[in-house]
Amino acid sequence: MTSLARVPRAVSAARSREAILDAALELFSEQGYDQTSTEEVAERAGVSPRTFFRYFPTKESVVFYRDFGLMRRFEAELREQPPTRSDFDAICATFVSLSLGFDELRERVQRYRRVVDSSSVLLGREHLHSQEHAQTIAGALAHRHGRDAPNVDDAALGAIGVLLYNRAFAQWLGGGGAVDLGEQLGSEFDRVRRLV
Amino acid sequence: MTSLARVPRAVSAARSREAILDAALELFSEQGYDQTSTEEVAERAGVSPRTFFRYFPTKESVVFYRDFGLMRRFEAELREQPPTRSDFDAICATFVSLSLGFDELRERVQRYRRVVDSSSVLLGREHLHSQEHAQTIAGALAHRHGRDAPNVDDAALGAIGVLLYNRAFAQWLGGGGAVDLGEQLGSEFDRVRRLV
DNA sequence: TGTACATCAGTGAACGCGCGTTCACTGATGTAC
DNA sequence: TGTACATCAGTGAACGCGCGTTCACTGATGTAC
Repeated sequence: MTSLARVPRAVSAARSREAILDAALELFSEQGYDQTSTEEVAERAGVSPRTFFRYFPTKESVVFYRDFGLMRRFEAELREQPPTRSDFDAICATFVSLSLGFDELRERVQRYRRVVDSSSVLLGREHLHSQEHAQTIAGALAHRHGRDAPNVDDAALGAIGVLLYNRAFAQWLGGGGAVDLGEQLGSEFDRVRRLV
Repeated sequence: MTSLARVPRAVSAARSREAILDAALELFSEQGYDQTSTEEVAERAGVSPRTFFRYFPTKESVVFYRDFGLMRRFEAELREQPPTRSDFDAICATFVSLSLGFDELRERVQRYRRVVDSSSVLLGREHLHSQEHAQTIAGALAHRHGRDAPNVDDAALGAIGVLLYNRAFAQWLGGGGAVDLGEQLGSEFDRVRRLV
């Protein structure tokens, strides 16, 4: 005669949402996003197929529900950089400080990566996100120089910044925990300095 | 009493395929890829819905059917570059010579761009293509230095090369025909040299 | 503390839509003789 | 040049699958009194 506990509605809802999120990311990363149906996810989460769509408007939205929200702090963090630094160096340093404490998230991010890489729809969405990030950087650089809109140089640096960040990130994820994200960022930016 | 002409099978087939390709790219670029059904395409092409799948295994395959095939010539063209040039400069010069005569294709490529930009599935696929291109460049660089496999520097240069090429390309497409693709490439590569 | 009603989590069933497949057929073109 | 058969472009009809929506309901939790 257990389970006489009165469970608040908000708690039930949160549990279901979490269960769906967990089940989805697990299955997506095991079998691939396209090879997994929402019905399968619901089953593993222990809810009815219909309930999936009660919490998530689309299948895709589960994947991007957790926003690591790195870029929201970009502008503020860039402002901390000494004005003597070049834009390129400042971007690098900003990324480094934004990435502090990321090591704890490695496992989760790794799963997220596998999921996104498993489907071109998701890759496409992520590509759009990357473009937004590039614009965020460009905008922050514009402010850094007292302009109100980014110019072509800012845009180019934004795009390169994102590219290098993604490369460093990938190597960090693939490195079996041996590498530090901050150092990896430094070495990617250095590499470019050396090669161009 | 016309149309008594005996039409060779191969010709009928080619006509249908072309009609579907044309109709598809037209509709996709007007309404967006996701907002256009294969049935609509078939109708505009003047064939039955079923016939679409006779010529194209998937809806997506229509979009990527015409391969402008730029990268197939990359390795050969890079070999023409004097060894005194840095890898970065050599990549730029290679792109410039690969892009000669592209101006005639502007209209067609512009439509292709609109189509791809209209859907995240397509953006995702294109992203995968870009990664292949980056690897092609990396491989070519490795050969340039007598290595049999690309190292990390090669890979980074491949990624940056593709990025800059895409940026130059976008500006060429957006420039209303006023800019030259070769010059645009030069100025993008220069910009990076200056900014890092 | 108890009663009456409102709200909301969870579900079932049925449906629309679009991609892609399968089966079976027609009629024109190709080819062997 | 003509006949007999093989091939293949084109189609119709029906289907499976998965995403997402709509309608209508149950039963537990929340709240006003």
